Amino acid sequence: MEKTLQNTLMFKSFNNAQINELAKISILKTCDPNQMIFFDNDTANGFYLVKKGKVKIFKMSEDGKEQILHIFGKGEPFGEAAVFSNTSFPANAQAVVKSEIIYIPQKELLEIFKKDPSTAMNVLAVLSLRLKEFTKLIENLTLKELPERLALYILNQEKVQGKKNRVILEFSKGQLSKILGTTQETLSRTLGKFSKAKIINVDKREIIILNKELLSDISSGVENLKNIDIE
Amino acid sequence: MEKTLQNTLMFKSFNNAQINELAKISILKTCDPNQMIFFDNDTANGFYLVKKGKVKIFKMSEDGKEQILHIFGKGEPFGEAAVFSNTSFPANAQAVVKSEIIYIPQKELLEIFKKDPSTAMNVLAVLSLRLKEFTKLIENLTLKELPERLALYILNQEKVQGKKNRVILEFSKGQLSKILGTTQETLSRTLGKFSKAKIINVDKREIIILNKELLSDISSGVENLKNIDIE
DNA sequence: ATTTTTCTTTGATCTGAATCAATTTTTAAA
DNA sequence: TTTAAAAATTGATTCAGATCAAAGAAAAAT
Repeated sequence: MEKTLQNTLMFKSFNNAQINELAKISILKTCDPNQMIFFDNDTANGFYLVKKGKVKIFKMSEDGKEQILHIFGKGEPFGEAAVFSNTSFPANAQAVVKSEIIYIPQKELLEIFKKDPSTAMNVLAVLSLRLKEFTKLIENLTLKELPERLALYILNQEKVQGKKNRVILEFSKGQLSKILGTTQETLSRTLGKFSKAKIINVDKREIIILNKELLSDISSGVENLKNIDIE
Repeated sequence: MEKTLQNTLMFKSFNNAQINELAKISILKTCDPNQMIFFDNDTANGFYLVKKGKVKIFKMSEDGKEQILHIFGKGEPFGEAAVFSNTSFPANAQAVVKSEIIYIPQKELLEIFKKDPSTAMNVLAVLSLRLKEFTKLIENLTLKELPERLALYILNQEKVQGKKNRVILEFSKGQLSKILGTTQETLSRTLGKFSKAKIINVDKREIIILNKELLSDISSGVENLKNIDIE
């Protein structure tokens, strides 16, 4: 657990003594796939860190439609904003796969901050980055069409995964559709169009980029799927 | 200026000496209506506080479509996230009306925080709340339809403005449409439908709520505009 | 292996909202 | 005032993407 704590952006500046103290108040939890961690509007008495696995943060509408805000992996904190504004969780959290998470109770955490307030600056950085990501998400969802968002996603994943022209989808297409703010069917069709236009090749969860030029143009809105010959 | 600084959520815990010190490094700027304050992606060397007037934060697409993320008024800080994550501004900022803003340079601010790190906690609260608002915005834009969003907006404004069943729109309908994530035309039509259904009465910028029950049901998705007799 | 369950694709249709275009109304300026 | 400019409305049409429905493919369980 100490190692996980040390490797977070939030606590990276902690020395061994601090990490140990933090570890003492932290609680390790194991989550089955699809297990809910907290619900939208739950009172927040602490926050979490992903030690292993994947946790999705999402909003849900009355009629069951779901928008994923973020999927967090190893080392990433979630639910932290609620702790510092002393409010309830602003969304749902659910384990995507079997996961281990570290729970850090609010009360003890605030005492640590009181003792060593400079660490609050680390958290500021985390929250700022999160805010920036949300800004991007809003931009994507409201100002870009699906082919653009999908192209962006694929190109970004290629960069993150580091294999040239090759992306392995980290989630099911159903999950991905909810990240991209669309439905399974529409995502399937759009992937189909990309394939027909020989921009990518999709085989199960593997995507091979065949025409990065064009994919890139679509991602920036320069090129439009409907201008491209598909037959 | 000292008074404005003192009345912010960010610096409310500062004592007189601290406020004076802050005031010394702050720079007052006057903005004409529509004057740009910063652009998306500009390097951030400081952040701002609204002393007077209104400032909108927005994203813009290639083809000129605009999504407003927030409109800030008196006492509210903006552009602060970029300072703490040491990145560029994540969106554009523009004065809506003639405004006065206070600019606080990053370097000096960070020194203040170094001297008195507990004040960083205030900023944490501000960022957390902002994050929560964005979560709400994403939810509204992706999981709710326009009539729902509009009803929510009207009811929320009624609460904020404190006049029973009466709302004065604080922005032009063009601006409002961009807050609600739609177009002028569609907003006009939806307001028209609300009026025809005798839910509200619109006269220029004044809205009178005639049927709060129904407006409330629409805002929660319980009731749907198309189920309502309009003739 | 074979069954069951879950995920994905494909087709047909529908719909909320955007776009294009033209007025009309309101506000500001001369 | 009258005129000019900006904001808002209204109509006609288009369109991206959702929904409904069914079949097909993978993955998991027995």
